Amino acid sequence: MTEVTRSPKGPGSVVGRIADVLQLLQDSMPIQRRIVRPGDSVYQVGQAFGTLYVVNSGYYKMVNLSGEGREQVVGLYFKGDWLGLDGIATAHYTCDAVAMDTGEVWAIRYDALIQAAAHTPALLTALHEAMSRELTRDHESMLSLCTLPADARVAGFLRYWAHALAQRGQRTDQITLRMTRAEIGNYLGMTLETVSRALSRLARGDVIRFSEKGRRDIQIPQVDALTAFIQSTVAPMAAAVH
Amino acid sequence: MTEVTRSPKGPGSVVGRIADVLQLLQDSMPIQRRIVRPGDSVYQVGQAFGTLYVVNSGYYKMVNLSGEGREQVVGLYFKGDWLGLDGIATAHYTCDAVAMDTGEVWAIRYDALIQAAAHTPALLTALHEAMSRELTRDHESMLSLCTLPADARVAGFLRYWAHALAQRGQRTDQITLRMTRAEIGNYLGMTLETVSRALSRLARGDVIRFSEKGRRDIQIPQVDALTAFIQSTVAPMAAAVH
DNA sequence: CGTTCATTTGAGAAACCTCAAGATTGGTGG
DNA sequence: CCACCAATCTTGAGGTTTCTCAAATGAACG
Repeated sequence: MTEVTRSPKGPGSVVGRIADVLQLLQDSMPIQRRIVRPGDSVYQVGQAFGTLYVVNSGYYKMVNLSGEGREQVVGLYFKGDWLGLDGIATAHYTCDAVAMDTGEVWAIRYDALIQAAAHTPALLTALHEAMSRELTRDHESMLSLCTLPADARVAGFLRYWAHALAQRGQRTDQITLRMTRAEIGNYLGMTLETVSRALSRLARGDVIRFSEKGRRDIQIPQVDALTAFIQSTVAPMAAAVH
Repeated sequence: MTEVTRSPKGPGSVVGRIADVLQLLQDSMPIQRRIVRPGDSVYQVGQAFGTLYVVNSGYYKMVNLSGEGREQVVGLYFKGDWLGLDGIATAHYTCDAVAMDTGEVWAIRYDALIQAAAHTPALLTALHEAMSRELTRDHESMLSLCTLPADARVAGFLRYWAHALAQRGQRTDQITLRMTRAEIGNYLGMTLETVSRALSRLARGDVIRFSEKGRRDIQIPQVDALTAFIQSTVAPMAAAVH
Protein backbone atom coordinates (compact mmCIF):
# COMPACT_ATOMS: atom_id res chain seq x y z
CA MET A 1 0.00 0.00 0.00
CA THR A 2 1.28 3.45 -0.82
CA GLU A 3 1.33 6.06 1.90
CA VAL A 4 -0.27 9.18 0.54
CA THR A 5 -1.46 12.18 2.46
CA ARG A 6 -5.03 11.31 3.24
CA SER A 7 -7.90 13.54 2.31
CA PRO A 8 -10.41 14.68 4.95
CA LYS A 9 -13.01 12.31 3.56
CA GLY A 10 -11.61 9.52 5.67
CA PRO A 11 -8.82 7.05 5.11
CA GLY A 12 -9.71 4.04 3.05
CA SER A 13 -12.85 5.48 1.52
CA VAL A 14 -13.18 5.41 -2.25
CA VAL A 15 -13.93 9.12 -2.26
CA GLY A 16 -10.69 9.65 -0.40
CA ARG A 17 -8.70 7.48 -2.76
CA ILE A 18 -9.90 9.33 -5.83
CA ALA A 19 -9.15 12.67 -4.18
CA ASP A 20 -5.77 11.37 -3.07
CA VAL A 21 -4.69 10.47 -6.58
CA LEU A 22 -5.64 13.92 -7.85
CA GLN A 23 -3.80 15.50 -4.95
CA LEU A 24 -0.76 13.34 -5.56
CA LEU A 25 -0.61 14.29 -9.21
CA GLN A 26 -1.00 17.93 -8.40
CA ASP A 27 1.80 17.81 -5.87
CA SER A 28 4.37 15.80 -7.77
CA MET A 29 3.88 16.47 -11.48
CA PRO A 30 3.65 19.32 -13.91
CA ILE A 31 -0.07 19.46 -14.68
CA GLN A 32 -1.76 21.25 -17.53
CA ARG A 33 -5.42 21.98 -16.82
CA ARG A 34 -7.81 21.99 -19.73
CA ILE A 35 -11.46 22.97 -19.79
CA VAL A 36 -13.68 21.09 -22.19
CA ARG A 37 -17.23 21.72 -23.33
CA PRO A 38 -19.88 19.21 -24.36
CA GLY A 39 -18.87 17.50 -27.58
CA ASP A 40 -15.20 18.49 -27.36
CA SER A 41 -12.64 15.78 -28.03
CA VAL A 42 -9.94 15.38 -25.40
CA TYR A 43 -8.03 13.44 -28.03
CA GLN A 44 -8.84 11.70 -31.27
CA VAL A 45 -8.05 8.40 -32.90
CA GLY A 46 -4.84 8.38 -34.89
CA GLN A 47 -3.37 11.34 -33.06
CA ALA A 48 0.19 10.81 -31.80
CA PHE A 49 0.25 9.66 -28.20
CA GLY A 50 2.19 11.56 -25.62
CA THR A 51 -0.06 12.66 -22.84
CA LEU A 52 -2.53 11.02 -20.49
CA TYR A 53 -5.51 12.85 -19.08
CA VAL A 54 -7.00 12.53 -15.64
CA VAL A 55 -10.59 13.62 -15.21
CA ASN A 56 -11.05 16.35 -12.63
CA SER A 57 -14.69 17.03 -13.45
CA GLY A 58 -17.27 16.25 -16.10
CA TYR A 59 -18.43 13.13 -17.90
CA TYR A 60 -16.67 11.53 -20.85
CA LYS A 61 -17.25 8.74 -23.32
CA MET A 62 -14.68 6.79 -25.27
CA VAL A 63 -15.68 6.07 -28.84
CA ASN A 64 -14.09 3.46 -31.05
CA LEU A 65 -14.43 3.96 -34.81
CA SER A 66 -14.00 1.13 -37.26
CA GLY A 67 -12.67 1.91 -40.68
CA GLU A 68 -16.02 1.64 -42.41
CA GLY A 69 -17.99 3.92 -40.12
CA ARG A 70 -19.11 1.53 -37.41
CA GLU A 71 -19.02 3.50 -34.18
CA GLN A 72 -18.97 2.12 -30.66
CA VAL A 73 -18.99 3.70 -27.22
CA VAL A 74 -16.54 1.50 -25.30
CA GLY A 75 -16.35 3.27 -21.98
CA LEU A 76 -17.65 6.00 -19.68
CA TYR A 77 -15.37 8.08 -17.47
CA PHE A 78 -15.82 10.15 -14.35
CA LYS A 79 -13.71 12.14 -11.88
CA GLY A 80 -10.44 10.41 -11.14
CA ASP A 81 -10.51 8.21 -14.22
CA TRP A 82 -7.65 8.24 -16.70
CA LEU A 83 -8.04 8.88 -20.42
CA GLY A 84 -5.57 7.97 -23.15
CA LEU A 85 -4.23 4.70 -21.77
CA ASP A 86 -5.10 3.00 -25.05
CA GLY A 87 -2.44 5.07 -26.82
CA ILE A 88 0.60 3.76 -24.98
CA ALA A 89 1.07 0.54 -26.93
CA THR A 90 1.06 1.90 -30.47
CA ALA A 91 2.12 5.49 -29.74
CA HIS A 92 -1.18 6.59 -31.26
CA TYR A 93 -4.58 6.92 -29.65
CA THR A 94 -6.99 4.25 -30.83
CA CYS A 95 -10.23 5.97 -29.78
CA ASP A 96 -11.86 9.34 -29.46
CA ALA A 97 -12.36 10.65 -25.92
CA VAL A 98 -15.36 12.97 -25.98
CA ALA A 99 -16.68 15.23 -23.23
CA MET A 100 -20.40 14.78 -22.55
CA ASP A 101 -20.58 17.89 -20.38
CA THR A 102 -18.46 20.86 -19.39
CA GLY A 103 -15.51 19.66 -17.36
CA GLU A 104 -11.82 19.81 -16.67
CA VAL A 105 -9.09 17.30 -17.46
CA TRP A 106 -5.50 17.36 -16.31
CA ALA A 107 -3.00 16.68 -19.06
CA ILE A 108 0.05 14.71 -17.98
CA ARG A 109 2.96 13.90 -20.25
CA TYR A 110 3.54 10.16 -20.19
CA ASP A 111 7.33 10.45 -20.23
CA ALA A 112 7.22 13.03 -17.45
CA LEU A 113 5.05 10.68 -15.42
CA ILE A 114 7.52 7.85 -15.81
CA GLN A 115 10.37 10.13 -14.80
CA ALA A 116 8.54 11.48 -11.77
CA ALA A 117 7.66 7.93 -10.75
CA ALA A 118 11.35 7.26 -10.09
CA HIS A 119 11.19 9.25 -6.87
CA THR A 120 7.44 9.06 -6.29
CA PRO A 121 6.50 5.38 -6.72
CA ALA A 122 2.89 6.10 -5.80
CA LEU A 123 2.50 7.64 -9.26
CA LEU A 124 3.26 4.32 -10.84
CA THR A 125 0.85 2.56 -8.53
CA ALA A 126 -1.87 5.00 -9.47
CA LEU A 127 -1.26 4.48 -13.17
CA HIS A 128 -1.25 0.72 -12.90
CA GLU A 129 -4.37 0.67 -10.79
CA ALA A 130 -6.13 2.87 -13.32
CA MET A 131 -5.22 0.54 -16.19
CA SER A 132 -6.09 -2.57 -14.22
CA ARG A 133 -9.44 -1.12 -13.13
CA GLU A 134 -10.28 -0.33 -16.72
CA LEU A 135 -9.45 -3.87 -17.81
CA THR A 136 -11.75 -5.26 -15.14
CA ARG A 137 -14.45 -2.81 -16.09
CA ASP A 138 -14.17 -3.83 -19.76
CA HIS A 139 -14.55 -7.45 -18.76
CA GLU A 140 -17.70 -6.63 -16.84
CA SER A 141 -19.04 -4.85 -19.90
CA MET A 142 -18.44 -7.95 -22.00
CA LEU A 143 -20.14 -10.08 -19.39
CA SER A 144 -23.21 -7.85 -19.54
CA LEU A 145 -23.23 -7.64 -23.31
CA CYS A 146 -23.00 -11.39 -23.75
CA THR A 147 -25.09 -12.79 -20.91
CA LEU A 148 -27.85 -10.31 -20.11
CA PRO A 149 -31.05 -9.49 -22.01
CA ALA A 150 -31.67 -5.90 -23.05
CA ASP A 151 -33.72 -4.84 -20.03
CA ALA A 152 -31.10 -6.14 -17.61
CA ARG A 153 -28.31 -4.41 -19.50
CA VAL A 154 -30.12 -1.11 -19.13
CA ALA A 155 -30.63 -1.80 -15.43
CA GLY A 156 -26.94 -2.64 -15.15
CA PHE A 157 -26.06 0.59 -16.89
CA LEU A 158 -28.09 2.62 -14.39
CA ARG A 159 -26.56 0.73 -11.51
CA TYR A 160 -23.07 1.37 -12.88
CA TRP A 161 -23.76 5.08 -13.26
CA ALA A 162 -25.22 5.33 -9.75
CA HIS A 163 -22.27 3.38 -8.35
CA ALA A 164 -19.80 5.67 -10.08
CA LEU A 165 -21.54 8.69 -8.56
CA ALA A 166 -21.71 7.09 -5.13
CA GLN A 167 -17.98 6.37 -5.24
CA ARG A 168 -17.43 10.07 -5.84
CA GLY A 169 -19.55 11.15 -2.95
CA GLN A 170 -22.61 12.23 -4.88
CA ARG A 171 -26.20 11.33 -4.22
CA THR A 172 -27.43 8.36 -6.16
CA ASP A 173 -31.19 8.39 -5.59
CA GLN A 174 -31.56 10.87 -8.43
CA ILE A 175 -29.21 10.75 -11.39
CA THR A 176 -29.07 12.84 -14.53
CA LEU A 177 -27.93 10.90 -17.54
CA ARG A 178 -25.66 12.84 -19.86
CA MET A 179 -26.44 10.55 -22.77
CA THR A 180 -29.20 10.30 -25.31
CA ARG A 181 -31.10 7.05 -25.73
CA ALA A 182 -29.10 6.50 -28.90
CA GLU A 183 -25.78 6.81 -27.05
CA ILE A 184 -26.93 4.51 -24.28
CA GLY A 185 -28.12 2.02 -26.85
CA ASN A 186 -24.84 2.15 -28.71
CA TYR A 187 -22.92 1.55 -25.48
CA LEU A 188 -25.17 -1.37 -24.54
CA GLY A 189 -25.43 -2.95 -27.97
CA MET A 190 -29.09 -2.24 -28.68
CA THR A 191 -31.23 0.30 -30.49
CA LEU A 192 -32.51 3.50 -28.97
CA GLU A 193 -36.06 2.17 -29.11
CA THR A 194 -35.09 -0.85 -27.04
CA VAL A 195 -33.48 1.43 -24.45
CA SER A 196 -36.65 3.50 -24.29
CA ARG A 197 -38.84 0.44 -23.88
CA ALA A 198 -36.54 -1.01 -21.24
CA LEU A 199 -36.66 2.20 -19.21
CA SER A 200 -40.44 2.25 -19.52
CA ARG A 201 -40.67 -1.32 -18.27
CA LEU A 202 -38.32 -0.56 -15.36
CA ALA A 203 -40.48 2.42 -14.45
CA ARG A 204 -43.64 0.31 -14.76
CA GLY A 205 -42.12 -2.22 -12.37
CA ASP A 206 -41.24 0.66 -10.04
CA VAL A 207 -37.55 -0.17 -10.14
CA ILE A 208 -36.94 3.40 -11.32
CA ARG A 209 -39.04 6.55 -11.66
CA PHE A 210 -38.90 9.37 -14.14
CA SER A 211 -38.51 12.80 -12.64
CA GLU A 212 -40.90 15.57 -13.69
CA LYS A 213 -37.88 17.53 -14.86
CA GLY A 214 -37.40 15.40 -17.93
CA ARG A 215 -36.79 11.90 -19.21
CA ARG A 216 -33.06 12.10 -18.55
CA ASP A 217 -33.50 12.59 -14.83
CA ILE A 218 -34.08 9.22 -13.27
CA GLN A 219 -34.89 8.44 -9.67
CA ILE A 220 -33.53 5.24 -8.20
CA PRO A 221 -35.37 4.64 -4.90
CA GLN A 222 -33.08 1.74 -4.04
CA VAL A 223 -30.08 0.62 -6.05
CA ASP A 224 -30.55 -2.93 -4.77
CA ALA A 225 -33.78 -3.14 -6.72
CA LEU A 226 -31.74 -2.83 -9.92
CA THR A 227 -29.54 -5.72 -8.84
CA ALA A 228 -32.56 -7.80 -7.95
CA PHE A 229 -34.10 -7.03 -11.33
CA ILE A 230 -30.95 -8.11 -13.17
CA GLN A 231 -30.80 -11.36 -11.26
CA SER A 232 -34.46 -12.04 -11.89
CA THR A 233 -33.88 -11.93 -15.65
CA VAL A 234 -31.06 -14.45 -15.54
CA ALA A 235 -32.39 -16.96 -12.99
CA PRO A 236 -36.19 -16.68 -13.00
CA MET A 237 -36.59 -20.23 -11.61
CA ALA A 238 -34.21 -19.91 -8.68
CA ALA A 239 -36.94 -20.73 -6.16
CA ALA A 240 -38.04 -23.88 -7.95
CA VAL A 241 -35.58 -26.27 -6.36
CA HIS A 242 -36.65 -29.75 -5.42
CA MET B 1 -1.03 -4.54 -43.75
CA THR B 2 1.60 -5.94 -41.45
CA GLU B 3 4.58 -7.48 -43.18
CA VAL B 4 5.25 -10.44 -40.99
CA THR B 5 5.83 -13.22 -43.46
CA ARG B 6 8.72 -11.57 -45.26
CA SER B 7 11.34 -11.45 -42.51
CA PRO B 8 9.93 -13.34 -39.57
CA LYS B 9 12.85 -12.76 -37.21
CA GLY B 10 14.11 -9.44 -38.47
CA PRO B 11 14.55 -6.47 -36.16
CA GLY B 12 11.40 -4.42 -35.79
CA SER B 13 9.11 -7.27 -36.73
CA VAL B 14 6.31 -8.26 -34.39
CA VAL B 15 7.85 -11.70 -33.98
CA GLY B 16 11.06 -10.03 -32.93
CA ARG B 17 9.35 -7.75 -30.46
CA ILE B 18 7.55 -10.61 -28.73
CA ALA B 19 10.80 -12.58 -28.52
CA ASP B 20 12.60 -9.49 -27.26
CA VAL B 21 10.24 -9.04 -24.35
CA LEU B 22 10.64 -12.66 -23.32
CA GLN B 23 14.41 -12.33 -23.62
CA LEU B 24 14.40 -9.12 -21.60
CA LEU B 25 12.42 -10.71 -18.80
CA GLN B 26 14.66 -13.72 -18.75
CA ASP B 27 17.78 -11.56 -18.55
CA SER B 28 16.70 -9.03 -15.96
CA MET B 29 14.23 -10.71 -13.63
CA PRO B 30 13.87 -13.75 -11.43
CA ILE B 31 11.56 -15.97 -13.46
CA GLN B 32 9.65 -18.99 -12.26
CA ARG B 33 8.69 -21.31 -15.11
CA ARG B 34 5.48 -23.25 -14.79
CA ILE B 35 4.08 -25.94 -17.04
CA VAL B 36 0.31 -26.10 -17.41
CA ARG B 37 -1.94 -28.71 -18.93
CA PRO B 38 -5.26 -28.27 -20.68
CA GLY B 39 -7.87 -27.09 -18.19
CA ASP B 40 -5.37 -25.96 -15.58
CA SER B 41 -5.94 -22.56 -14.00
CA VAL B 42 -2.97 -20.24 -14.01
CA TYR B 43 -4.82 -18.28 -11.34
CA GLN B 44 -8.38 -18.02 -10.13
CA VAL B 45 -10.82 -15.30 -9.26
CA GLY B 46 -10.58 -14.09 -5.69
CA GLN B 47 -7.04 -15.35 -5.20
CA ALA B 48 -4.65 -12.77 -3.73
CA PHE B 49 -2.72 -10.94 -6.42
CA GLY B 50 1.02 -10.89 -6.37
CA THR B 51 2.38 -12.28 -9.56
CA LEU B 52 1.94 -11.66 -13.26
CA TYR B 53 2.36 -14.39 -15.84
CA VAL B 54 3.84 -14.08 -19.29
CA VAL B 55 2.90 -16.72 -21.81
CA ASN B 56 5.85 -18.61 -23.24
CA SER B 57 3.79 -21.23 -25.03
CA GLY B 58 0.26 -22.55 -25.21
CA TYR B 59 -3.18 -20.99 -25.52
CA TYR B 60 -5.15 -19.46 -22.69
CA LYS B 61 -8.60 -18.05 -22.08
CA MET B 62 -9.67 -15.59 -19.45
CA VAL B 63 -13.02 -16.34 -17.88
CA ASN B 64 -15.11 -13.90 -15.91
CA LEU B 65 -17.63 -15.38 -13.48
CA SER B 66 -20.57 -13.41 -12.19
CA GLY B 67 -21.87 -14.18 -8.75
CA GLU B 68 -24.88 -16.11 -9.96
CA GLY B 69 -23.11 -18.44 -12.33
CA ARG B 70 -23.02 -16.44 -15.50
CA GLU B 71 -19.72 -17.23 -17.17
CA GLN B 72 -17.97 -15.23 -19.86
CA VAL B 73 -14.78 -15.72 -21.85
CA VAL B 74 -13.36 -12.19 -21.98
CA GLY B 75 -10.05 -12.76 -23.69
CA LEU B 76 -7.68 -15.12 -25.50
CA TYR B 77 -3.95 -15.14 -24.92
CA PHE B 78 -0.92 -16.36 -26.85
CA LYS B 79 2.86 -16.34 -26.59
CA GLY B 80 4.14 -13.05 -25.25
CA ASP B 81 0.83 -11.99 -23.72
CA TRP B 82 0.55 -11.12 -20.04
CA LEU B 83 -1.89 -12.72 -17.63
CA GLY B 84 -3.01 -11.35 -14.29
CA LEU B 85 -3.08 -7.63 -15.08
CA ASP B 86 -6.66 -7.47 -13.85
CA GLY B 87 -5.48 -8.22 -10.32
CA ILE B 88 -3.35 -5.13 -9.78
CA ALA B 89 -6.13 -2.70 -8.90
CA THR B 90 -7.88 -4.66 -6.18
CA ALA B 91 -4.99 -6.89 -5.06
CA HIS B 92 -7.14 -9.87 -6.06
CA TYR B 93 -7.56 -11.50 -9.43
CA THR B 94 -10.97 -10.84 -10.94
CA CYS B 95 -10.97 -13.68 -13.49
CA ASP B 96 -9.85 -17.21 -14.02
CA ALA B 97 -6.97 -17.70 -16.46
CA VAL B 98 -7.32 -21.18 -17.95
CA ALA B 99 -4.91 -23.08 -20.19
CA MET B 100 -6.55 -24.47 -23.33
CA ASP B 101 -3.53 -26.61 -24.18
CA THR B 102 -0.25 -27.72 -22.68
CA GLY B 103 2.03 -24.75 -22.30
CA GLU B 104 4.44 -22.79 -20.18
CA VAL B 105 3.99 -19.51 -18.35
CA TRP B 106 6.61 -17.43 -16.64
CA ALA B 107 5.61 -16.23 -13.19
CA ILE B 108 6.87 -12.78 -12.28
CA ARG B 109 6.34 -11.15 -8.92
CA TYR B 110 4.75 -7.77 -9.46
CA ASP B 111 6.77 -6.05 -6.73
CA ALA B 112 9.99 -7.57 -8.08
CA LEU B 113 9.09 -6.29 -11.52
CA ILE B 114 8.60 -2.77 -10.22
CA GLN B 115 11.91 -2.94 -8.40
CA ALA B 116 13.77 -4.28 -11.40
CA ALA B 117 12.21 -1.58 -13.56
CA ALA B 118 14.18 1.02 -11.61
CA HIS B 119 17.36 0.08 -13.43
CA THR B 120 15.76 -1.56 -16.46
CA PRO B 121 13.13 0.88 -17.71
CA ALA B 122 12.31 -1.34 -20.66
CA LEU B 123 10.50 -3.65 -18.24
CA LEU B 124 8.07 -0.87 -17.42
CA THR B 125 7.56 -0.12 -21.08
CA ALA B 126 6.80 -3.76 -21.75
CA LEU B 127 4.27 -3.90 -18.93
CA HIS B 128 2.52 -0.73 -20.01
CA GLU B 129 2.39 -1.80 -23.62
CA ALA B 130 0.88 -5.11 -22.60
CA MET B 131 -1.84 -3.41 -20.57
CA SER B 132 -2.52 -0.82 -23.25
CA ARG B 133 -2.70 -3.48 -25.96
CA GLU B 134 -5.20 -5.43 -23.93
CA LEU B 135 -7.36 -2.34 -23.46
CA THR B 136 -7.40 -1.74 -27.19
CA ARG B 137 -8.15 -5.38 -27.84
CA ASP B 138 -11.07 -5.27 -25.39
CA HIS B 139 -12.44 -2.25 -27.20
CA GLU B 140 -12.27 -4.10 -30.49
CA SER B 141 -14.15 -6.98 -28.92
CA MET B 142 -16.90 -4.63 -27.81
CA LEU B 143 -17.05 -3.13 -31.28
CA SER B 144 -17.54 -6.58 -32.77
CA LEU B 145 -20.07 -7.67 -30.17
CA CYS B 146 -22.19 -4.57 -30.61
CA THR B 147 -21.99 -3.83 -34.30
CA LEU B 148 -21.56 -7.11 -36.18
CA PRO B 149 -24.06 -9.89 -36.92
CA ALA B 150 -23.24 -13.41 -35.77
CA ASP B 151 -21.60 -14.63 -38.98
CA ALA B 152 -19.30 -11.63 -39.13
CA ARG B 153 -18.30 -12.04 -35.50
CA VAL B 154 -17.25 -15.61 -36.22
CA ALA B 155 -15.30 -14.42 -39.24
CA GLY B 156 -13.68 -11.77 -37.09
CA PHE B 157 -12.77 -14.38 -34.51
CA LEU B 158 -11.02 -16.51 -37.12
CA ARG B 159 -9.21 -13.47 -38.49
CA TYR B 160 -8.09 -12.53 -34.98
CA TRP B 161 -6.78 -16.02 -34.31
CA ALA B 162 -4.96 -16.16 -37.64
CA HIS B 163 -3.50 -12.71 -37.04
CA ALA B 164 -2.28 -13.72 -33.59
CA LEU B 165 -0.54 -16.75 -35.10
CA ALA B 166 0.95 -14.72 -37.94
CA GLN B 167 2.38 -12.23 -35.45
CA ARG B 168 4.13 -15.13 -33.78
CA GLY B 169 5.63 -16.45 -36.97
CA GLN B 170 3.30 -19.36 -37.49
CA ARG B 171 1.48 -20.31 -40.64
CA THR B 172 -2.01 -18.95 -40.93
CA ASP B 173 -3.49 -20.79 -43.90
CA GLN B 174 -4.37 -23.70 -41.62
CA ILE B 175 -5.30 -23.08 -38.01
CA THR B 176 -6.32 -25.46 -35.26
CA LEU B 177 -8.86 -23.99 -32.90
CA ARG B 178 -8.32 -24.95 -29.28
CA MET B 179 -11.89 -24.14 -28.38
CA THR B 180 -15.17 -25.97 -28.64
CA ARG B 181 -18.11 -24.37 -30.44
CA ALA B 182 -19.57 -23.65 -27.03
CA GLU B 183 -16.46 -21.76 -25.92
CA ILE B 184 -16.31 -19.79 -29.16
CA GLY B 185 -19.97 -18.97 -28.82
CA ASN B 186 -19.55 -17.82 -25.26
CA TYR B 187 -16.66 -15.58 -26.28
CA LEU B 188 -18.64 -14.11 -29.18
CA GLY B 189 -21.95 -13.75 -27.39
CA MET B 190 -23.93 -16.40 -29.27
CA THR B 191 -24.95 -20.01 -28.89
CA LEU B 192 -22.89 -22.96 -30.06
CA GLU B 193 -25.46 -23.75 -32.73
CA THR B 194 -25.11 -20.27 -34.19
CA VAL B 195 -21.32 -20.71 -34.30
CA SER B 196 -21.74 -23.99 -36.11
CA ARG B 197 -24.14 -22.52 -38.64
CA ALA B 198 -21.89 -19.51 -39.19
CA LEU B 199 -18.90 -21.74 -39.90
CA SER B 200 -21.00 -23.81 -42.28
CA ARG B 201 -22.08 -20.69 -44.14
CA LEU B 202 -18.48 -19.42 -44.31
CA ALA B 203 -17.41 -22.79 -45.72
CA ARG B 204 -20.30 -22.76 -48.19
CA GLY B 205 -19.17 -19.31 -49.36
CA ASP B 206 -15.63 -20.70 -49.67
CA VAL B 207 -14.27 -18.12 -47.23
CA ILE B 208 -12.93 -21.02 -45.16
CA ARG B 209 -12.60 -24.79 -45.62
CA PHE B 210 -12.81 -27.63 -43.16
CA SER B 211 -9.80 -29.91 -43.06
CA GLU B 212 -10.32 -33.67 -43.33
CA LYS B 213 -8.59 -34.01 -39.98
CA GLY B 214 -11.58 -32.73 -38.06
CA ARG B 215 -13.95 -29.84 -37.64
CA ARG B 216 -11.53 -27.89 -35.48
CA ASP B 217 -8.90 -27.63 -38.18
CA ILE B 218 -9.84 -24.80 -40.45
CA GLN B 219 -8.17 -23.72 -43.65
CA ILE B 220 -8.12 -20.04 -44.48
CA PRO B 221 -7.05 -19.71 -48.13
CA GLN B 222 -6.81 -15.92 -47.83
CA VAL B 223 -7.28 -13.94 -44.66
CA ASP B 224 -8.43 -10.95 -46.71
CA ALA B 225 -11.53 -12.91 -47.67
CA LEU B 226 -12.56 -12.87 -44.02
CA THR B 227 -12.18 -9.10 -43.90
CA ALA B 228 -14.18 -8.74 -47.11
CA PHE B 229 -16.89 -10.96 -45.69
CA ILE B 230 -17.14 -8.88 -42.52
CA GLN B 231 -17.42 -5.67 -44.48
CA SER B 232 -20.04 -7.16 -46.76
CA THR B 233 -22.29 -7.83 -43.78
CA VAL B 234 -22.10 -4.29 -42.49
CA ALA B 235 -22.34 -2.35 -45.74
CA PRO B 236 -24.13 -4.59 -48.23
CA MET B 237 -25.18 -1.62 -50.37
CA ALA B 238 -21.75 -0.03 -50.68
CA ALA B 239 -21.77 -0.39 -54.48
CA ALA B 240 -25.17 1.24 -54.89
CA VAL B 241 -23.95 4.82 -54.96
CA HIS B 242 -25.66 7.29 -57.28
C1' DC C 1 -16.15 -51.35 -29.94
C1' DG C 2 -19.12 -49.17 -27.00
C1' DT C 3 -19.62 -44.77 -24.48
C1' DT C 4 -19.37 -40.08 -24.18
C1' DC C 5 -18.74 -35.66 -25.83
C1' DA C 6 -18.76 -32.47 -29.74
C1' DT C 7 -20.89 -31.02 -33.92
C1' DT C 8 -24.39 -30.37 -37.45
C1' DT C 9 -28.87 -29.40 -39.03
C1' DG C 10 -33.88 -28.53 -38.77
C1' DA C 11 -38.24 -26.42 -37.00
C1' DG C 12 -40.56 -23.39 -34.10
C1' DA C 13 -40.31 -19.65 -30.50
C1' DA C 14 -38.58 -15.48 -28.58
C1' DA C 15 -36.01 -11.32 -28.42
C1' DC C 16 -34.78 -7.60 -30.75
C1' DC C 17 -34.73 -4.54 -34.84
C1' DT C 18 -36.85 -1.69 -38.42
C1' DC C 19 -40.07 1.42 -39.87
C1' DA C 20 -43.43 4.76 -38.78
C1' DA C 21 -46.27 8.06 -36.32
C1' DG C 22 -46.98 11.09 -32.36
C1' DA C 23 -45.59 13.30 -28.23
C1' DT C 24 -42.26 15.77 -25.54
C1' DT C 25 -38.38 18.67 -24.73
C1' DG C 26 -35.11 22.44 -25.24
C1' DG C 27 -33.52 26.19 -27.52
C1' DT C 28 -34.22 30.54 -30.27
C1' DG C 29 -36.05 34.57 -32.09
C1' DG C 30 -39.85 37.55 -32.21
C1' DC D 1 -43.29 35.49 -22.48
C1' DC D 2 -44.80 33.06 -26.29
C1' DA D 3 -44.47 30.57 -30.60
C1' DC D 4 -41.93 27.83 -33.38
C1' DC D 5 -38.42 24.55 -34.79
C1' DA D 6 -35.32 20.78 -34.36
C1' DA D 7 -33.97 17.13 -31.73
C1' DT D 8 -35.19 13.61 -28.67
C1' DC D 9 -38.21 10.29 -26.89
C1' DT D 10 -42.18 7.01 -26.71
C1' DT D 11 -45.07 3.55 -28.50
C1' DG D 12 -46.99 0.34 -31.92
C1' DA D 13 -46.86 -3.21 -35.72
C1' DG D 14 -44.49 -6.28 -38.36
C1' DG D 15 -40.08 -8.42 -39.93
C1' DT D 16 -35.52 -10.60 -39.05
C1' DT D 17 -32.04 -12.61 -36.45
C1' DT D 18 -30.90 -15.48 -33.06
C1' DC D 19 -32.19 -18.80 -29.49
C1' DT D 20 -34.30 -23.05 -27.87
C1' DC D 21 -35.38 -27.62 -28.33
C1' DA D 22 -34.63 -31.90 -30.64
C1' DA D 23 -32.54 -35.51 -33.26
C1' DA D 24 -28.92 -37.50 -35.90
C1' DT D 25 -24.11 -37.80 -37.16
C1' DG D 26 -19.23 -37.69 -36.25
C1' DA D 27 -15.11 -37.90 -33.37
C1' DA D 28 -12.38 -39.23 -29.17
C1' DC D 29 -11.00 -42.52 -25.75
C1' DG D 30 -10.63 -46.20 -22.81
